[in-house]
Amino acid sequence: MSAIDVRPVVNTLIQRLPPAERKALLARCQTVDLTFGTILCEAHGPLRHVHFPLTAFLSLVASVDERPPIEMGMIGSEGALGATMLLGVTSMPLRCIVQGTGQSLRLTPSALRKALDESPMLRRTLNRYLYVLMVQLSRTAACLHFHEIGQRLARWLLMTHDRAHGDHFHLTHQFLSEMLGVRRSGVTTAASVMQANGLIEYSRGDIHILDRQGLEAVSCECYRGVNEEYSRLLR
Amino acid sequence: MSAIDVRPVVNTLIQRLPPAERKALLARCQTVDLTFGTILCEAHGPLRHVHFPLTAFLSLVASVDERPPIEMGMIGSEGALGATMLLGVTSMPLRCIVQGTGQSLRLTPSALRKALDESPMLRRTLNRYLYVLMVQLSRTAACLHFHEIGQRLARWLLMTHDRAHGDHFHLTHQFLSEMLGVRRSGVTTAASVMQANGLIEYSRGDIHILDRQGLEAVSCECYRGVNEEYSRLLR
DNA sequence: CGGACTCTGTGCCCTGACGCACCGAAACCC
DNA sequence: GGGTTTCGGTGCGTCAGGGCACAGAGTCCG
Repeated sequence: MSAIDVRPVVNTLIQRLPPAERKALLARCQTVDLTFGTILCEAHGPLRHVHFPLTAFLSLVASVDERPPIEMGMIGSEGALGATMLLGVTSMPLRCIVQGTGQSLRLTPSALRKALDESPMLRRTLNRYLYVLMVQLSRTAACLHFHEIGQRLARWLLMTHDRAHGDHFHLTHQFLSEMLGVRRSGVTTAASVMQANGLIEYSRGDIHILDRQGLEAVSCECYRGVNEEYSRLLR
Repeated sequence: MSAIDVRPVVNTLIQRLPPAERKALLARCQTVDLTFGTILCEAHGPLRHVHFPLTAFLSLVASVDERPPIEMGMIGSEGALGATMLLGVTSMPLRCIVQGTGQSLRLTPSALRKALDESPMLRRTLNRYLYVLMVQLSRTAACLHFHEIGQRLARWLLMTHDRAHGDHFHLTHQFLSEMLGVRRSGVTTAASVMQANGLIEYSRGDIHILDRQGLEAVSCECYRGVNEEYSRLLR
């Protein structure tokens, strides 16, 4: 994060609120720093805080059997963790871990409940976001089953690129392989092809995105599909 | 369906309502016959009716690329189609088709809206059911990716058995292969093993469940996992 | 009764991915 | 500066499943 980064740091969902409701919600929030790897909630476990990520972004992962957790969805400044509270449960069906270090607005479940009581637009927004989350889950399910490593890696990099702030981020092949639910060497092979084609550049965990359009071309339709559904429902 | 079938035909979600609210909801419903293969709604398309299946049951399927649709979830008399209306959208992220011919209680979206206004317990129940649907989607995603045909076929048969009324139903290997997103001959192989082990019996699309416990033993944990989450949240 | 169709069993070849393992290079840490 | 750890490149054998195709048996229908 450079000192001259003047990009406005906001959360899209909060941004949609009319000024008065936005102000009221923000009054209940505190800004916190989240660091990579922190577990924000366990699958089906209690949700201690609701988060509206700013520069941070989160990963929803599922553990089955004894395998390392596999990613089902991502939450960045376009979304929120805790939309399920609209359903009267204070939990998530998936574990949520911090995938990108950065800042986030958080508030307690009870504070969110109060905010929801006061703000119809917040209810409406989180409702729709929850629907988008369902779209993301459905789409990811099909994607995991049908698409090949290369396509899925491209999709994953694009999703991360959208939520990370900058063209550069740090993640090893090992980490990627767990997110995608494949072998580490499978990632190495797919990433080598991308590097050879000038789409990315990496070394010891430092990845640079060189050609976004190129990545979009090799990624599966799932990337575009989920994004389109998001824009359709949340402007 | 035999003439001496005295099993009470009810929908579990409706059954949970206190008598007054239940009566009010039922007054808005009409009983309809659904036949196998009917498309109740397209993915992201308008939801013409809300359904509380009785003896019928439904399948949520996703189409990606040009492939035949693959199944993401099932809705029987334990659930409802249209819980997403709580999110202010009159659509589903997935196509919904009739998987088991039978009866269903249906009402229009606007009738459901009125019913929701009047019945807190209905809101609460559908809220929770929607959460269970998210659990089902997440779990299915991981299952599709990690588990083998045999395990998944067993899971599928069990889910169908729970929702069908009786130990016998009609479905070809071809149909099963599309639901599971695999080759037809892959189903044949897996089903032959089950038949050899006395778990099922089939011939030209007629399948009999012979040994439920045996099926549970060869199925993946996903079957139990989703059911447990359902009981935890909906008694 | 005969032809058309449906359903299942089976075989063949191919490929994407797995499991495992080893090695070299870079980075990190006393 | 030397040992240890981390990271990525590569290779090998194996396997589940895909694509395709054919054939036998049952079913349906004119």
